[in-house]
Amino acid sequence: MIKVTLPDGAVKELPKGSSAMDVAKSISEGFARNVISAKVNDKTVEVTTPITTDANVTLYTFDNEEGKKAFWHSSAHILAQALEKLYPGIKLTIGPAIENGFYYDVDSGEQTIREEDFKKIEDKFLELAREKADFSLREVSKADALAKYKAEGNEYKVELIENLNDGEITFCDHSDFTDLCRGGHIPNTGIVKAVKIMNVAGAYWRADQTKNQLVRVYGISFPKQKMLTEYLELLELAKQRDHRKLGKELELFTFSEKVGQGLPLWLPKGAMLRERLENFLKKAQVKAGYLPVITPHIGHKDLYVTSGHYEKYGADSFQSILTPHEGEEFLLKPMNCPHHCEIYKTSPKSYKDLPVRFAEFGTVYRYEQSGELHGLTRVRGFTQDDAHLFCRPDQVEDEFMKVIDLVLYVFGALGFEDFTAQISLRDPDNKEKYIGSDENWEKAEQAIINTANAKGLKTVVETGEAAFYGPKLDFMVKDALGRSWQLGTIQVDYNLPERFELEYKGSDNEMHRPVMIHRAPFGSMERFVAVLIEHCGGNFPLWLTPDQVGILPVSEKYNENAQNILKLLNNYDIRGFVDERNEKVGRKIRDAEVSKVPFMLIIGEKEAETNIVSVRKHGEGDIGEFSIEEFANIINNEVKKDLNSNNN
RNA sequence: GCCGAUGUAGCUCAGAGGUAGAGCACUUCCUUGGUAAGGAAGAGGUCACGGGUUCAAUUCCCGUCAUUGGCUCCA
Repeated sequence: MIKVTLPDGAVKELPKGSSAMDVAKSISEGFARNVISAKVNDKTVEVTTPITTDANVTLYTFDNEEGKKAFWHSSAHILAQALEKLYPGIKLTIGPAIENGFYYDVDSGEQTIREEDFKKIEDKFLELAREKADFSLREVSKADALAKYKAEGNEYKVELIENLNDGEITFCDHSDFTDLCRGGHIPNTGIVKAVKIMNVAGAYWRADQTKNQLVRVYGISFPKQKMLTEYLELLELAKQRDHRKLGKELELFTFSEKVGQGLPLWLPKGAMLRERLENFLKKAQVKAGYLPVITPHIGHKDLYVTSGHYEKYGADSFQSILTPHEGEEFLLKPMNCPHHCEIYKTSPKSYKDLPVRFAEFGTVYRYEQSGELHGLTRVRGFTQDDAHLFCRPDQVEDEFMKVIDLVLYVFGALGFEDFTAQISLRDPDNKEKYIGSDENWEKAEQAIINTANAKGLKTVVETGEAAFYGPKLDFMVKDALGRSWQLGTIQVDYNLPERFELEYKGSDNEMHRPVMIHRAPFGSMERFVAVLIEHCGGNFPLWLTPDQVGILPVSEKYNENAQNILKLLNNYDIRGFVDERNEKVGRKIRDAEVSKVPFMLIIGEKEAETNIVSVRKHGEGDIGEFSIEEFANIINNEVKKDLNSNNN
């Protein structure tokens, strides 16, 4: 007999060699039917693997992340089997579970897999799933494993196996299908009841651009058809929040082929919204001791040679702008920091002057690969809410803390609660990608880790994600479709001060080198607005929204009254519009609702005679009658609340 | 940049080897109305652009540009 300890502390005694499934059955038959995956002593196993010693056992159903992982990973095997049958001769590579579903990468040779084939693949998949074939794992020797795939001519699997050791190589069988796999499967294929092939895309072998491009087939599967339907409905809803769709509908921004790809055009409503965001941050920055500076959109090439940007990105940037006669080379500004360094140098600095904080909404231009451009989130011309803090080494941590506070204030005011603070460090195996001394890098990395921890941020560490001149703390937020974007960023930099020979005179009367902190709470105004649109689904906070109130006269007779009311509201700093069209109120209400106007005032005979307005709230309907002053207070109180709720 | 898909009216989309359609928006007229679409008429398109095949191409083929799902990249 063996003792099995469950996560809740309960201990079960079972015969030696019982499996995780036996443990589940000992709890209840009904529960066992839903168990699809298990861990024994924290190691993922098959639910049928015999347990030979006392152990901690955790059982998973599709409701657990671990269960989903096993379910989707197993689904990838079925997908591979289906693809092998439909496209004979393809070479299988890898097929992991991902956040939503799974994919399988294949080398399809001359054959192409197209969207029109998805139905065919799904049908074959379900046909195979219905066989209810058991998954089983068996260990094979390295020699045997290599022999199988060499015989098949599958160089990808051979490469994978060559990196494994004898004793850790297992094959997974189900039905007539065998795949190299380390395990963690559901009991049998029949548990998968619904599948959807989501898309097909190219993907490089081992994520390496210089290697072969494979065909990646994405899918998602569920134990119930209804769950798939619900998932697809949820996806449809998410698409309604897409900033590209809402940006067009709400007339915030557009693009023009004639202007060029990746170069956004802000329409009046979008531009005003963005200005409000900028003013909001400018105000906070004045309080925090920042000094505004303004720099031009181009700079001499030598500036970027000095900063190191030219060497690193010069070849993949917009190319030089030349003066017509002298042939002098200028570059479109890809970064604001070199300009700010030059501003620092205009006057000698004493240790008493530091920190100096230069802030600028600086527009920069970067050549992004055409395949990378995406709505407002990835563009070629964008504005950073950039600032550079020049401080003494002993001030770095304190300044860094204050910047984190500012970022949190900005995020809080806009309702971003769900973000991850990503600490991006240098890749120690690829030091040639970075500039600066080991000592400075270590200092900078330590400063970031210390301050992030001190602030209690939810962090992840990414090695190799640092900028070439220094490590970063990036604030990552997901868009409507679950893609992660970097918004705010804070970077510690010991390198540019050296390259630009920045100095200050210390209390010891010697010259010292300041440390730079680069920071941008929004990151890029374009990307921030994009993610904000998706975050609120186009229903902006009242202080930001393009029109706070739509005034809807019941008939054209009251247009003038409506205009007068608008003027009165304008005096309270409230913005809006009068819908003067020759339409019925019902129609005006509908259009205002669709365009997400937060408040509507219905103006008819009654309102024209009194000083009362009839108020409707977006998404809620009629909320009653108020005097104009009362209504103005409702709006202004809400605005105040939004802006001060996180002010500390 | 690479792999796949897409490009038809301002917007959302149908269509077919024989010269282009709907709804909404727009213009004009009627209607002057009380909480999510009042009625009528009209105007609007080099079917992304450039080649090729064909008696004939918006439709088929090739290229370019743009958009898009991924991959790679991201100061």
